[in-house]
Amino acid sequence: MLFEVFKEIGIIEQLSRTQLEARLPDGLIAPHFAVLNHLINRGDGAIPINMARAFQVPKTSMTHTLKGLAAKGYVEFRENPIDGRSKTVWLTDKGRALRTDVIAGLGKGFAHLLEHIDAKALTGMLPTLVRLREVMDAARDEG
Amino acid sequence: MLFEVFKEIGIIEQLSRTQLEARLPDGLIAPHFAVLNHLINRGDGAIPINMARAFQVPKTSMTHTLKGLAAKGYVEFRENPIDGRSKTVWLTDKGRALRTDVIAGLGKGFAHLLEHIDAKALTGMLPTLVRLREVMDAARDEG
DNA sequence: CTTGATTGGTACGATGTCGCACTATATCAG
DNA sequence: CTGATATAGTGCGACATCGTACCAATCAAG
Repeated sequence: MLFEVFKEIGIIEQLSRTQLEARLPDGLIAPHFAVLNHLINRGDGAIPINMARAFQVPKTSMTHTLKGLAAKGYVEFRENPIDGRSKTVWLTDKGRALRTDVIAGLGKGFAHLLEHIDAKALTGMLPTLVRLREVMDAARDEG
Repeated sequence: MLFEVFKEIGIIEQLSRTQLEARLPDGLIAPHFAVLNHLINRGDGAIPINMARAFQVPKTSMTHTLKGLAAKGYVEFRENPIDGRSKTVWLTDKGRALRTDVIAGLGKGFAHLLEHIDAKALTGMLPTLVRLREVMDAARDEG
């Protein structure tokens, strides 16, 4: 039963990722969008290693993702005046515009979903999902 | 709000995949386990292209996954007496044993979860998750 | 200050995902 | 039966993920 929950979550993740990536330009994929979104939510000037930790990916993966975004002009690097080892990451106007457009596009997809599912049932899951994520996150540290 | 639901689902998928893969031997990863599980649930002798469709992955990816499982002795191929273009895939005893062991190991992880979350809240999400998956699946075909 | 340990970042290699192109077999139209 | 089309599978190349090793900057102990 619990097993089924994770199975469904895995499938939904795959489907939603596919939907998202269909709306992204060029060679951008989900992690690129996640970074743009993170920079909007948490503010510009983030440090790569902190984003790697937030996303729980290796720092090498974050380097690669940021390199892709920078090469296409969606973010830019500036030096970190506090710590010479690290950079800071800043959205460009192009990056902001893309994120806005994609969010708007996803809204249409959501509207379609809500024609077929009760919105309250969906958002009603949110507290349990958050709780589940928190517990799993804690268990990860414990071992 | 809906956006948050997908975000949490994405994180939970990542955490659960990491948990699963920590229990897999050798170079096996989540898709390998998914195949073993599928063969138990749906029965031996499946045809690769059908599994690719079931998992909604390209057939090249399924070829690669099956090659890995076969190389390590968890599945074996036999010819398809009905259709000379395709193979059939069969679990070995080793494959069955691995799947059993991993399921048992995951049970322990679930037990830990249930100490911190209400089981009813978790399984209560299942119908909505299934519905959500079905609607997204249908939307995929429509466009 | 000096020196050893720590930390942020990246190059590189191994492996995974997947689109394209190709082969072999099957199916369908006539 | 024959030729055109469709389908199952795989080799290959492009790109993603991530562990290891390494460099440069920082920090900590004395």
